[in-house]
Amino acid sequence: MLLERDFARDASTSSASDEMSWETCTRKISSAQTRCSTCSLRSACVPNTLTAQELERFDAIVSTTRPVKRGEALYRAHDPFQSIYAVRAGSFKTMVMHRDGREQVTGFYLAGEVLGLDGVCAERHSSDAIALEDSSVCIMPYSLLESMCADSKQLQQQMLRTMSNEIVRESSLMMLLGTMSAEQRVATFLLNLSSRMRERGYSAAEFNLRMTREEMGNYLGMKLETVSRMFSKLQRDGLVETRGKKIRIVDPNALAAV
Amino acid sequence: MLLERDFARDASTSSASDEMSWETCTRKISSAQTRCSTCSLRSACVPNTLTAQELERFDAIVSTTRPVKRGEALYRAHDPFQSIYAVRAGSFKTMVMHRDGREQVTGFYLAGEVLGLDGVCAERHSSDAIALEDSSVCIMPYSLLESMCADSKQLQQQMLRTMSNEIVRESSLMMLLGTMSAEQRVATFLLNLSSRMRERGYSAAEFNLRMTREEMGNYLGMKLETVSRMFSKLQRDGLVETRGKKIRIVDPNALAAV
DNA sequence: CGCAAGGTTGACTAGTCTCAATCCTTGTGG
DNA sequence: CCACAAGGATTGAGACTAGTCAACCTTGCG
Repeated sequence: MLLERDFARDASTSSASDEMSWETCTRKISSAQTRCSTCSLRSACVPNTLTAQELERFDAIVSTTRPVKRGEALYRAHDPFQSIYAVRAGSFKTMVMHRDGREQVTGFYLAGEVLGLDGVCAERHSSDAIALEDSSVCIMPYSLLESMCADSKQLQQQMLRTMSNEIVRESSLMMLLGTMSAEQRVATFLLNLSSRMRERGYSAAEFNLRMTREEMGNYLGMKLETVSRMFSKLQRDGLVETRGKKIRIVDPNALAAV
Repeated sequence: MLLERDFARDASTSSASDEMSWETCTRKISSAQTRCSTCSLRSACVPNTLTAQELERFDAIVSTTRPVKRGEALYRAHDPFQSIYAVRAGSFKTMVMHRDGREQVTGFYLAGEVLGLDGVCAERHSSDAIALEDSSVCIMPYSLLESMCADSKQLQQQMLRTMSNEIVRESSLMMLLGTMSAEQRVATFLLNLSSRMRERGYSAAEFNLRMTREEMGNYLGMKLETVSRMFSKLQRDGLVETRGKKIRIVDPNALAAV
């Protein structure tokens, strides 16, 4: 069931009484289980080419985690850049804002994905990172990573690849924004999310969207009403079933062919 | 098609007579002046923090240049990734293509700028790089760069920064594609080019566009007719003067305020 | 000189946005 | 436990932006 899954990821949720348990729980996690070597997401964010020795050293670098509550910022544009982050639980959006207030969501990040690399070039972040739900991240202090890269060819390679991957990801988003119709954008977005859910061991066919229609719209370059209409259209055409934030992908092939 | 592409790789292509002079000319450049230490673009593409010794080693890595004629590909999507490139003379566009033929131009690269970083993550390029005019590049074999990075903290830092910078550049393009009107896109594009021309010591107010209206459109997410109309509108409003590929920016402030 | 490629402009159309009303879900406080 | 408030989602009608198709113009080059 979807709900069960949600609870599994995210030991706490919203309501007032759980507040404390969220804090407590996160602390527990971070002290109890902060070793990359035993983390279930390890293959997702640490190079699996590291030697046992390197892994140990890497573990030491990534010694702290940080909880970020829904709607809170992990970092903001212009914040001094100190660390990059791996999503440990929950999810984030990153966004850049224009002076006039228009915002563009530049990415959604799920468990195991790395964010914050935008800060390397100017030693300041150029985007905001906001938690879509109560989440936590592993903190990887950049200066330590940098020095370890000098010693570990594997890690250096991984860093460069991760960055390159972000470049490629952004190019395909540019393609989406520059060339696709609203319907195609939504279809592409859903398929992308779907495959990332599968990679994480969840159902690719049925999952919960963590973002609002407006956030999707800001990501896909359209208004929230248009997102909603496209969902309705895809549902009418029998490609998906939606109910609020729950989504079921009925016909992935047709979705890819939109 | 494939054949053409293959020939494009190879400097000895098409028609006879000026072929030779282009070749000869490039050879001359590449033997005479291929040292980064004396290159006028040095500050643009090499970290100026390298020691004399490191610079010498870097010079040895970047020992070859390659001419690319107008319209030819420096690399194509799916080509095995071997090197990154610094534009030595001329200019390039990079683009990603959808199966149905729609293409999105992901960047224009001027002298001193580095391209090819998209290939690091998958060891294959994910985009095409096409020369907008007869151009030449410095070839930086990635495996050599990578090993030198292990020894030179400065170079490693520069590599990571260059990548991060590309990530940031792409985010602002996403903002442009996702949130701006056609007129704003064109205005933003012109101002961006303008400041890059200034950085290179050219007039920021008056320069030649190296790309067609269609290429601009594919970059800015609109049709070539719309680009043309926006140019006409900006001219009517007295913000720019255009005549074919020549452009003069009359009122940069108004352009920024569009 | 003539052709081909690139650029401009106009008329019409399609797709997305805007504004507004209504519905649904979720969390809160009585 | 229920009622209500508030934020999020859906749907419709009309406006407007950019796309399409087509004609024509300009430029560079063989």
